[in-house]
Amino acid sequence: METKKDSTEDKILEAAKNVFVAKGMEGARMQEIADEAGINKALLHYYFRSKERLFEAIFSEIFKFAFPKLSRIILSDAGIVSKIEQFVDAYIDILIKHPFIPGFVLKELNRDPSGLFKLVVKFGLDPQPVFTHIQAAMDRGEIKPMKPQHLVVNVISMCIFPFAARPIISFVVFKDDKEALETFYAERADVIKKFVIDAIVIRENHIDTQTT
Amino acid sequence: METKKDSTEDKILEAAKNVFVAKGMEGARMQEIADEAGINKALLHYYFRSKERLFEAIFSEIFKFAFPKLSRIILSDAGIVSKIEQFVDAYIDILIKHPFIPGFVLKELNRDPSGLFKLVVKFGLDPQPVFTHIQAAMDRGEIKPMKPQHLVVNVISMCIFPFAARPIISFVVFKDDKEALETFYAERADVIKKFVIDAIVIRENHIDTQTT
DNA sequence: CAATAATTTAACCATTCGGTTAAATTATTT
DNA sequence: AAATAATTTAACCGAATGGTTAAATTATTG
Repeated sequence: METKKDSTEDKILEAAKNVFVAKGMEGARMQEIADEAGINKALLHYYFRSKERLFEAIFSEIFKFAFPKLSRIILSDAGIVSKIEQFVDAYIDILIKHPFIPGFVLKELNRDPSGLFKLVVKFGLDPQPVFTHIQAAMDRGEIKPMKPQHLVVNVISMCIFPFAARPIISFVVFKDDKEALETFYAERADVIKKFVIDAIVIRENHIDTQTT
Repeated sequence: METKKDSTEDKILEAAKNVFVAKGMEGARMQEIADEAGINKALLHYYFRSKERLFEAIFSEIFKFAFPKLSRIILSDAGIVSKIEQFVDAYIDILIKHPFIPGFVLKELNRDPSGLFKLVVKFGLDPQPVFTHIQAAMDRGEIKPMKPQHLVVNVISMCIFPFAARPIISFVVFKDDKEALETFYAERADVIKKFVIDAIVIRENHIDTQTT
């Protein structure tokens, strides 16, 4: 029974994902992908004509995999606080399951952003509705005033960065104590949610006068 | 009068820094470094025997450049809130002046962390005093309880990530509007400081005017 | 001036890597 | 069984790249 999981094409895609994510487009070797897939280089090119095609397939797949779940949350009609909570939960959940994605994406982003841009356009990703939604909540006095762009960047930063910087965090902060590191990541969602809410929610008995 | 700035060695180091930071260790080409320095490849190897040696020199220089300023702040005896404010100000200031460093460091971190680890050890970087200091402030009831590691990672995430993800932020959030992007980065320090303080400071029930 | 160091030129080597090709072999399908 | 598709083997090509070398040239210095 190897209808899907063990088909050669899927073995290649799986192997390519591992190698690309671990080494990036430039660092990945076609020979290594072939080895990891348990086939040879000729067959690799027999299925995917070039490295670039294979890479695009993987890159797009990774993006496609994470995007819809987050998009649904972002575009829902939940309140802003609830929406942020759902977003953080879903995002961290994805990242814990695929902790190498941030490093991979950032690497490729700084190498050649055009691929990511194409995907962004292709998926019609547009943050404007989010900004508008946040602004409306601010206008209603639910959360403190700040440029929505900063709020969004803050949340995303706290979600992604710890995974992108995983090796150095592991080494410097946790002295390579794996268990402590895993615990840390498992706590991230709750920590970020509380942190953000404490930072932005306006509490009733307190009139806050801030100057920007 | 070209005592320092125009010496061949410095021209090479300057060129190498530009190329390495822009393309990373693997993407950088010795020929390109030589071209950028206005010399030829033979002379490049005449000064720095190998690519690896040149890279280590640059990598170490970049680290050395940012570390002392931040270290002084971290190890000072200022209060925790003031310390965070100073740290964010200094960090963002460095990053605005050298916006490509985060992308470069993360790239190399995910390619081969050993170089960074060596530097961390060499500089004696140890976050334990910071954690202890934060914990003490929590015990005194100045800031809300949370694992110091999370607080530190939150602050650093919000500082670094926007620079590491600069291309995608520019494209998605600001539609490549350079002016808006620069404004955004110029606002980061104040935004982060306020965000963090609002998130962690325990306020006496109402009378409170925070100043920066 | 003479000796030494800095720099250029240009060819070259070894290796790596993406990609191709041709032929043979094995598995699948009709 | 015949035809077709999948897979292997193994050699090869061309380009890029890090690095070397030798010889000549120019600048610096003692």
